[in-house]
Amino acid sequence: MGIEYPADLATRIGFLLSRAHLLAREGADRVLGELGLTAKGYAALATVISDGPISQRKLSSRIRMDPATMVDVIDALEQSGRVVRRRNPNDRREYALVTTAAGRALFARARKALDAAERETLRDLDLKETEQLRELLGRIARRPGPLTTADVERSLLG
Amino acid sequence: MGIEYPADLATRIGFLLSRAHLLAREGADRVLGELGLTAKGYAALATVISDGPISQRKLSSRIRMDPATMVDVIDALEQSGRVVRRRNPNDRREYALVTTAAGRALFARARKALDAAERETLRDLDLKETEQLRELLGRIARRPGPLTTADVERSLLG
DNA sequence: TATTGTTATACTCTATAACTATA
DNA sequence: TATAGTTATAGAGTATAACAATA
Repeated sequence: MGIEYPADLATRIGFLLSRAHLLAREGADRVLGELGLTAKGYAALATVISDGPISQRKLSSRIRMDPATMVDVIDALEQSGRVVRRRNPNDRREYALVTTAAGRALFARARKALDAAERETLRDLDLKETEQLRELLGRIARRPGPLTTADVERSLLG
Repeated sequence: MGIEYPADLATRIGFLLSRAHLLAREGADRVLGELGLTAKGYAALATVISDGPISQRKLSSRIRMDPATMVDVIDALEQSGRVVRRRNPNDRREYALVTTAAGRALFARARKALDAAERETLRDLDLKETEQLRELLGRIARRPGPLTTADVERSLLG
């Protein structure tokens, strides 16, 4: 039957989101770490692939990450040869971030690994329930919220 | 329609959990802060009320909080007169944490405030969908996982 | 004068391990 | 010798603000 939480917490969606997020994050960190990626690096890489060429500023805004934090994330992706910092010739203040073939190959593997980790996290849900959860969470997540992530880092649990 | 995320992230449950958790946490911090409570303090208070008298060790295990972290949480609840540290006469190493009338009164108010914040977070879901989400998250959250919260504190987003 | 990206700094939060008192 | 609780410390992660280059 698994863990029994105190009654108020066991039915409180904020608490349940915190715990579910913890479990999902644990699995994601494990498989991404084996590929030399962080969760932030994965999110940035995914976005450069789908939206690039893109500036760091736009990338930060797109996935709600602080621009100062993004610097280190892109540093790591660049130093491992997965992303290249070109300059935008039309506005030389900006970068035009693009991926490399190695970056795209790594992303393909990371995506499959994350898919598997996600299936493991959701192993008690059947396919229909998984899609229901994805749809319900998506509706919440699309609501406007704070730009950055400082507040997430303190778990609701806590 | 709200925020548009890059395709891979928009359908990735780990990412959506991170964002939904952020929004829920933002609302919870706001209303709890007005009552002089933290999320951790709320969780501890709820558990002392439902399970007390209880030792700090058991309380930590029950809600998956590090015992060293729990010290400060109980300190705050005790100094504001919401919880009392009695000694367990059968094992004087342990405390027997109990609530005060003021603690229970505050908890009742905090619970209502959290309920309202949660309704706001879930305002795009109808009642049936809310219960579906609660059930699905509960099934994930009840799975055994890490004892403590270090890994949650780094958001999946990141 | 405003904006992109960078850097340095300070802050918050956590786990770890050593310590005490009790068992 | 082991356990409950405490304390101090170090580590990870973030935002803030000042800075350089460009517009």
